[in-house]
Amino acid sequence: MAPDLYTSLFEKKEKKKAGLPDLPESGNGVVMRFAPNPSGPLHLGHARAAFLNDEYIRRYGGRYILRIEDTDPKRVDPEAYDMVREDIEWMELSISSTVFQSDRFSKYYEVGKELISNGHAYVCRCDNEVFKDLKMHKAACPCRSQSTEEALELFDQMLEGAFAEGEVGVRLKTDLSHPDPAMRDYPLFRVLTSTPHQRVDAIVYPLMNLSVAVDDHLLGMTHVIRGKDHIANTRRQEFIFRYMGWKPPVYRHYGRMGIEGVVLSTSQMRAGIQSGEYSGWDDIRLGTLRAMARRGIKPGAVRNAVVEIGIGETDIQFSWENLYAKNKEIIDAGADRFFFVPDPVLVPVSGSGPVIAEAMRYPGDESRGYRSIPFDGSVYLPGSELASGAPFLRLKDLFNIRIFYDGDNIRAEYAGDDLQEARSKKAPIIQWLSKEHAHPCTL
RNA sequence: GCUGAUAUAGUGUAGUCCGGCCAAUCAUGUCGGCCUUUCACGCCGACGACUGGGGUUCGAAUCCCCAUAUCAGCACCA
Repeated sequence: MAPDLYTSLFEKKEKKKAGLPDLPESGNGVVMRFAPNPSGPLHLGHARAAFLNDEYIRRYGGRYILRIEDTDPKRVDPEAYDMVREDIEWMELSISSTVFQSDRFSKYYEVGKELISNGHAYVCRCDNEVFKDLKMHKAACPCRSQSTEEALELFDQMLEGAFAEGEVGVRLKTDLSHPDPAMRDYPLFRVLTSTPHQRVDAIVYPLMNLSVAVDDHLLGMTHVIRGKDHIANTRRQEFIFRYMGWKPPVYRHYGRMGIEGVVLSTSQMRAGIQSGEYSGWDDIRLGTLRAMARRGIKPGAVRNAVVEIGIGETDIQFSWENLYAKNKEIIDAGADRFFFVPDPVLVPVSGSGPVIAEAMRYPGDESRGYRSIPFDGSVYLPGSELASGAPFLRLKDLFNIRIFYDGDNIRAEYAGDDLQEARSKKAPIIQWLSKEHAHPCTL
């Protein structure tokens, strides 16, 4: 008998560790990135990507690169550069360095030329509709058969401005018979002259699949976490990695996230602001981080929420309920208490001169101190309490009162200071406000 | 139309890869209780889910097929 065999039967499964799942190939630290497009302020969707990456960098160590993806001048809002920076500061991300794609066009051109030189890309002058039709039928366009010399010459002409906007593009030769039409000979570069770029003087612009693949390689990304709307792009970018002989990063794609009742689309938000429907980017009906900050949400609450949501591929509709619960964990201990009287009714109280009530700022913790509430002869009481016809009440931190109902006429009279009496009579202890000390508010 | 992905309580989430220890985890929520000169926090308890249908198997949340629903891509956007 071999006792070793016996013990192996009782090996138990690895118990899972709390929080996010481990990433493969993370042993020597990771390099990850947060790559927003500066088209507006950051919103909850951005925060998910930003915090997930941040959490993994904190877990494994490494570098966190902020990459501003401003390769489409039509989608760049000059003010967004600052807004994005502010939002990132608010999130307290552990960013190691920042790069702007608009500073890196020469690198994109270099890789573009190399792809062309190796016969992996060509300059296409077909009409869009014509190309689309050919693509859907798995057919090559005439440009695809051009020689590399010809293609390089055409690319140089593009860079020199020989072509008008919309007239040409550079396409990657992928696989025209690929079952997924989205993979077939997708574009790498375009000519764009109608909208000047804020930060770079260019005629030829890289498209995201080229610029992202180049930068993910050049900046040494080990892992990329992004939304599943990029799944197709990941597969497209893998063609570039393969053609260039680069090792691709480990990819993870999480599902789409919404939060009930708010708009997360930057373009929809912008339209709403322009039409006057929203007061600005921080309108609390929007899902921007600045709007959430106005709601009193702390960045740590958003972080904890998105980490708990994790990197699942399921589309979710998150609820404010859960986010507020996370927020309460953070702010409750630091929040002083005040009295609140819903549906207030002013009731005169006879039998007591002016006194000043002392209420603890944070019940249960005397070190937080007291606040003073002067009683001046009448108090606001909650309408629901009076509607119940309660005859005897304890005004918290003040005294007991007896209530007299005479139709709509309600008055009260002082009925002693004894808390024990109130308790023995099971009198409700209620929050109150004095007339001069109250501030109207809406919840 | 083509391609791909996802489907666990009101909400979010674990378990799915490697079927049995899952009469399904945790949080949030709702309700009740305790604590407390209110509210909250904290503590205790209750409620509440494997999308549907076939199949494989002694056994299916887990594997296979079909259906349904949702999402994404098929842009000279990111």
